[in-house]
Amino acid sequence: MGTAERKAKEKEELKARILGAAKKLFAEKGIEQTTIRSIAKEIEYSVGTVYVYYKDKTEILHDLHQQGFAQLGGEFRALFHVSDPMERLKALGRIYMKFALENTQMYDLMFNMKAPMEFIKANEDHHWKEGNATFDALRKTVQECLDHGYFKGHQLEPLSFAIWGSVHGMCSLYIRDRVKAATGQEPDQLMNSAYEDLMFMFSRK
Amino acid sequence: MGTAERKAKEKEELKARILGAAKKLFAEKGIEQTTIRSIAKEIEYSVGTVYVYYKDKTEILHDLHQQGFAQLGGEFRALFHVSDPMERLKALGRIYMKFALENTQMYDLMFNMKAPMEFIKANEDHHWKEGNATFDALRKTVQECLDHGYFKGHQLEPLSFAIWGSVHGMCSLYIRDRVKAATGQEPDQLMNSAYEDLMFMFSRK
DNA sequence: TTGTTTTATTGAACAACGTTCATTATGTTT
DNA sequence: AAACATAATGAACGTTGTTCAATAAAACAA
Repeated sequence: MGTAERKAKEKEELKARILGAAKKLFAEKGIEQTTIRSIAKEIEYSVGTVYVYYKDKTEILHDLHQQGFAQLGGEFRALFHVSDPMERLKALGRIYMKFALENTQMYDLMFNMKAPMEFIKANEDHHWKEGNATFDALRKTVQECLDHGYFKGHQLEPLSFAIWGSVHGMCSLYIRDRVKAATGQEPDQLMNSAYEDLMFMFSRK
Repeated sequence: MGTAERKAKEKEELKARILGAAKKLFAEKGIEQTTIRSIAKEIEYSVGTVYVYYKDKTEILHDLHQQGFAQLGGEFRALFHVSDPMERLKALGRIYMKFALENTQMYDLMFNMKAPMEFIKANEDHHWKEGNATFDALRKTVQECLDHGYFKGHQLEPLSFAIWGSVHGMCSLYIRDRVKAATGQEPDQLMNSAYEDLMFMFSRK
């Protein structure tokens, strides 16, 4: 029957509106200021309604973190037309860093905050498919680099993780306000120079 | 007069007890469970008393983060008897990582959480002396490495930051539960292998 | 010792948070 | 039109960090 379908669609729509409001507030004010009440106010519904569509806040944050991975994943996929693996690796890192610096709150949610992982632990089968897919893109590229004679003597898995960790670390220190505070340098400039330094070392045959 | 001195000492003592209780709860239960009320309960004082000695929670967390840096700084200083700079660099990284994995909550506070930096911004002159001192130990060692012909063509400042970021990134991903979730590997083992991989690349002349 | 003043401690009360759930409103079906 | 099902509500609960008038304790002065 048609009513059931329409209702299902309406429910989907409202859920999407909730998520949209959360995303907006999240990007604008950060997670601290993104309360359930503020989300409800944004879409002009009551607090209770939010809880009809989302069982708790971690589920909202998990959905949000998925959107972030959808975006980053898309940008990653677009880079697979770069055939030279080392060039692609550098490009992947650049895009990753750009994403982090331009979407600090979202990056923080994806790679630093505990909420999404807690949701996965509690509701899904401990399997972080978004993280896996993204890491796969890196791993695949690193494997091709190995095949082309780069990273001689290194093993795929730890090497890939080390590369991920390296870029993530700089982004993380940036987002969590440690860069300027510790180095005294202009952060954005330092980030770029440091990234070049890293990639230079990585790309030595 | 003697009473004033004694009183000052007693105040110091109680403040230290508050911090000690905070440290204990913090290490045991994590920051989420370390509430002002739980600290007050631990030392058998009322909530109000805590606020006589600490103006707010960020100040407690800042003092705690200082203790962490005192410990890490001490371990760093002990490594300066290693004369070979590259050996020392490797040792510094190892100790840093060991500290992170063995004191996850404290490391998180020192390098990830916002509270200590917010306190510094609001109360001190924007100068993160703990971070500066620690970064200096790294920078000094990196400079000696440069003097010994390592890292040819790199600049001290961005290079040092890149190295810090690399190790921090792996620790951070570990602490924030992304390692196993994304790689599917046994985390501790992966951390060690990845660290070796990094240091191998760093130490190439 | 007694009265006065200063200092230390208290815990009820506040605002804001995530969350719940009986109640109300709306829409659908018979 | 009545009966039923679904959706939306917002007051209320338990916790959080934080404040502050009231109380207790200690120090000082006579």
